[in-house]
Amino acid sequence: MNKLPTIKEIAKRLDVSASTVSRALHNHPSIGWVTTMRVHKIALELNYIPNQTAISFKQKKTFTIGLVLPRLSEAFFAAALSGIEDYASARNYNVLIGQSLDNTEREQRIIEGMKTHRVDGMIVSVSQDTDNFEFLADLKRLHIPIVFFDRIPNLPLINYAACNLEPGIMQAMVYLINAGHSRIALINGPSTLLSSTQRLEIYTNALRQGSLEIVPELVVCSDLSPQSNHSCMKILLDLPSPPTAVIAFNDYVALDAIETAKAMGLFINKDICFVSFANMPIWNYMDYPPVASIEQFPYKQGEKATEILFNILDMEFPESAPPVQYLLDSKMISRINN
Amino acid sequence: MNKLPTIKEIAKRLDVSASTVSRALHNHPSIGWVTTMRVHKIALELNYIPNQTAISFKQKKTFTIGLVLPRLSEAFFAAALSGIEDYASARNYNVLIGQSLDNTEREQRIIEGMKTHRVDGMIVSVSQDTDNFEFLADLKRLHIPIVFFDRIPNLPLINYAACNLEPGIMQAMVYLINAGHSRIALINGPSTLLSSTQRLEIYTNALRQGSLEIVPELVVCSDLSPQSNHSCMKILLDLPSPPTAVIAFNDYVALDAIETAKAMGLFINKDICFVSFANMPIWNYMDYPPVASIEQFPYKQGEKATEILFNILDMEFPESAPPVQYLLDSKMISRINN
DNA sequence: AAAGAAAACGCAAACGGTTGCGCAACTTCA
DNA sequence: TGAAGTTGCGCAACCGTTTGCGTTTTCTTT
Repeated sequence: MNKLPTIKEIAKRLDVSASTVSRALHNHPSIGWVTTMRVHKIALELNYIPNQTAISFKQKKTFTIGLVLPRLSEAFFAAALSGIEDYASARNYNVLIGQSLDNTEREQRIIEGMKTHRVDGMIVSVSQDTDNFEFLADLKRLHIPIVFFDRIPNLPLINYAACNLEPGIMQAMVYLINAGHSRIALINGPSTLLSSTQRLEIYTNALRQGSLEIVPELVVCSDLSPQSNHSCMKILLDLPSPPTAVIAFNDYVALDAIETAKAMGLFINKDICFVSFANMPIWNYMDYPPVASIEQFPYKQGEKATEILFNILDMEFPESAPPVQYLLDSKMISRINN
Repeated sequence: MNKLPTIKEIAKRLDVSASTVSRALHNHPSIGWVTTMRVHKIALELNYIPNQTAISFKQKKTFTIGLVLPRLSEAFFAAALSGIEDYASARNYNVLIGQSLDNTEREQRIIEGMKTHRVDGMIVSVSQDTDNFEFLADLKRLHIPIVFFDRIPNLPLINYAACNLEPGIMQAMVYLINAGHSRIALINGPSTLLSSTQRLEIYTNALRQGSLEIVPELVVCSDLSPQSNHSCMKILLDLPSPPTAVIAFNDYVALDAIETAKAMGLFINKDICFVSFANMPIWNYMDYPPVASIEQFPYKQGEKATEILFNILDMEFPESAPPVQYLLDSKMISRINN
């Protein structure tokens, strides 16, 4: 069995030292032009493939970033991963991936693995009920910078790229109010999620600004399962005076809610209309889409998070830099063309 | 700056040798019970985090598998990744990911990177027009086993997990023929894809078995862009006698085709009906879904591909094993409940 | 009590590549 | 011609962990 060619092997064949070969392969100026050429030539001939494990070991740098997110089956996260992978690969970095499935223990295990793997940096969208952030201390010890994205923990001094929901929600509320809606419901997510409390707060502010009454019954919380989504919608429709518009936590909630409404004999965009988040592409093909969707630019969020991470990796003294917190403005996308 | 604790550090503190610590940490039987305990104790105290780069380097094993696929924005591949990641993480393996975006050069670069990274194995769904498989030779030299999945190249002696389209398509064709359709069209994908020729072949066979005329005009090829999808459908509908049923290459093609049909005033599932592939979950929410979708079980395909890969990794002499070729039967999922 | 076996641990090399430093050979300039 | 500078390359240590083998100590057995 012929062994893989190493730098030493090349060195032996050319009767030079390993260090010369190493430098030649990197086109180091201290190596003569002729030698450099000769090295490159037989490296090609032998089909030399550098051993990254050796390099990573020596350099204490793996050229790998770790990505942890809840699940890839959600189009939102798949799009974010896309942005992250694009950016990273343009910088010749690899992406190590793990999905937490919104399971804290699983998340811990994944992060643990990435620590021992010595990734150069991490991008994390935390799982729903993560409240233990001790791993941050370890990451600091290992000098592994971390950037949160989308699902960001409520902590100071962290780097993150997230979406500012305010513009989108405000635009949507104004849009609905201008269209004459006065009973606007909110199907919110679990209160453990920061984004849930944000949605509620902005929703309430919008009502206030629109001089509309704040009706507690019009706000319900789903655990985001289809069953829960359906029952939330049913609760709303069973109210003495049901809403004429509904803001859904995300597209999947909206889908279920719309289904429920249709099943109860309502006409979408006539008796009742919907606004949802995430703006998945597929809406374009649907017959009864929400009147508006609040775009959160997952691809861009992912890209931005990666950019922040690489900026940190490029710094000389990353520890002493202030945290970078990037907020991307959400935007309401209206589907009613006029 | 306090250095990270290493095995040597632990050894020093306990006044034993590094080898003892290493063995103790792995609960090697040749180390006494007391020493083993002491080592574990202070490893915990110092919060020792093993350096995987050193381990990988020494053991020539990275506990990482490389995954290359066209794009994650397609639900199909995201689901497959999900299955792969689940399986791999259960075996304490990491997944390194790269999307080729159906770009051959990009694909080559990604594979190149994974080679230098010395992944333990690879799972690949090749990009559309990959016809250069020289990288297989390199992988053999590096002893990196590779399992193809879904998009498999037309080569002998390769491992793969794919979907057998025949059962699904046959069921769909029988279904359509029994429903009285005699002009069944096929919007196929690029002829470079193996799965395109497969679809065509099975489609033709089904027509023959159903004693239906094979009309060349009823088969068109899309490059899978929305524009191409639309124009394909338009060509079909502009025929002197247009089809009453259409088999679409995949769900995205079906979406576009349905849109075109609606735009041209046809009533879906009445004037014309559709069958498509991949069976994306969202169909359940649509008002005019295809009458049937051919499920290809991406999650399961991914899982199976990973299982095959790990079986190879577990073998003592992987080189001498025959290739494993797994075909998962597709299945028609009817959406007309009766 | 001596010899053999077993248990517990240390030594040192090895994995492949990088890099600071040193050294020779050659060039340049006074 | 000799000193100083430049160019091109080699030496050797090092990164953290694993592992074959040797050594020491302790336990058995007769």
